[in-house]
Amino acid sequence: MSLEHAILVSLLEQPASGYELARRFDRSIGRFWTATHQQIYRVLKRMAADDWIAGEEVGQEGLPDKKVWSATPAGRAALVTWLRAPVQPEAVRHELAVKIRGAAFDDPAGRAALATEVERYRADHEATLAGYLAGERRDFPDPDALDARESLQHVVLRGGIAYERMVLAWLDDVLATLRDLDPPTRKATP
Amino acid sequence: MSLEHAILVSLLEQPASGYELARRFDRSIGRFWTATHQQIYRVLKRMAADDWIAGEEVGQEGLPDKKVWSATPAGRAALVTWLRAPVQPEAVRHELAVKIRGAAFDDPAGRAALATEVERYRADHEATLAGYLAGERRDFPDPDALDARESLQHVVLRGGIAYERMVLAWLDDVLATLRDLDPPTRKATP
DNA sequence: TTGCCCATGTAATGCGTTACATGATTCG
DNA sequence: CGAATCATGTAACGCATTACATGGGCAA
Repeated sequence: MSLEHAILVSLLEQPASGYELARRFDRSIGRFWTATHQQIYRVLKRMAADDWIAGEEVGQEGLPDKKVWSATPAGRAALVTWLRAPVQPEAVRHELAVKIRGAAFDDPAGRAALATEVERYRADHEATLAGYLAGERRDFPDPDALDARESLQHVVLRGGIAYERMVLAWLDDVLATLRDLDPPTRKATP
Repeated sequence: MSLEHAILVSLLEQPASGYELARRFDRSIGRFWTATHQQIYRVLKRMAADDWIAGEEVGQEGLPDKKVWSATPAGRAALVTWLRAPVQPEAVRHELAVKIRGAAFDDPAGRAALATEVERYRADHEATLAGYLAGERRDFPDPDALDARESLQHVVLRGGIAYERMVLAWLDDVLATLRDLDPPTRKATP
């Protein structure tokens, strides 16, 4: 898997400039594949050299010109070849899990600080979930009347929603576990 | 976040050679942080130079000598500093989601091939879940009688279990969605 | 005797991250 | 007047991946 294929999917869904692609990678596509604008410009150049994409200069009023890229037939063929190759297992990187196991080697004050961080992290994921649900209501108001492309976009979005819900439930579990380790001491309990 | 911290946690839980660390990163720690032996040896060298870990040569009968590494007080201090720093948002990379959205640009035969791949991928995750559940029964037979370290290990494992269950449910959703796109044609239905 | 496990590395390449750079327009 | 948005890049660095290398012991 490489960034190229994610870009091809995005350009097939809708042609875009490098800048617009970067914004998509901050929003919708960024749900399952991240990239910065620096990476995107580098890869676009390579893809154009390989004739996977073609660009067209577009002048704009009151804004800088931009170059709008589209996937070529060769690019689409390259995407299909990749689509039919086996799915690689995911490389997992979950920093919070490392910190939680590491908390065994910190003191109660450190674990309390971690719990605070987990709460902040939880709020982020709650906001992400709210954003997904709002996007779902906006983009898929009638889930029974979707074409193929929309159905596939919707099932991927449902995956994001399921992921965020799972994360929130697990973070509650984590917070309860941290609380049980260092129960709040009560002063002057009669 | 860096590999250093994951290694520190692992060495604090139990000192190990580079080889043994690499195996842990294939098994238990690999659930939430992956690394190859090449990375590990490189990082161990750097950590030893920084005095975060100390190594002791251990001779073995019938096996090559090995160097068993332990975290030093300085290493533990470095870990605690990192534990108390803010958690970075995760960088998401989910190849399968890209392929599913890309399937809109392939034909029914390609989508059928993708469905087959999804089934294989699903079987992998089912095996992973079974492994987690077996590990849970083995390592945490009595979840009410755990010390701090074990409680934290257990809650991380529960996160892995919740993740795998979520993935399996979502993959069923994906398979149903793919089936609905290209319903199997029936010949000679009376 | 072929291949796997233990044990530790080097080297090349490429991808991702961070910092830096430019320049116009629009909004408060 | 300063900040944000649009738009496109270059450069340096470091981490991750892949391939290659070595060498003894052990089991089918």
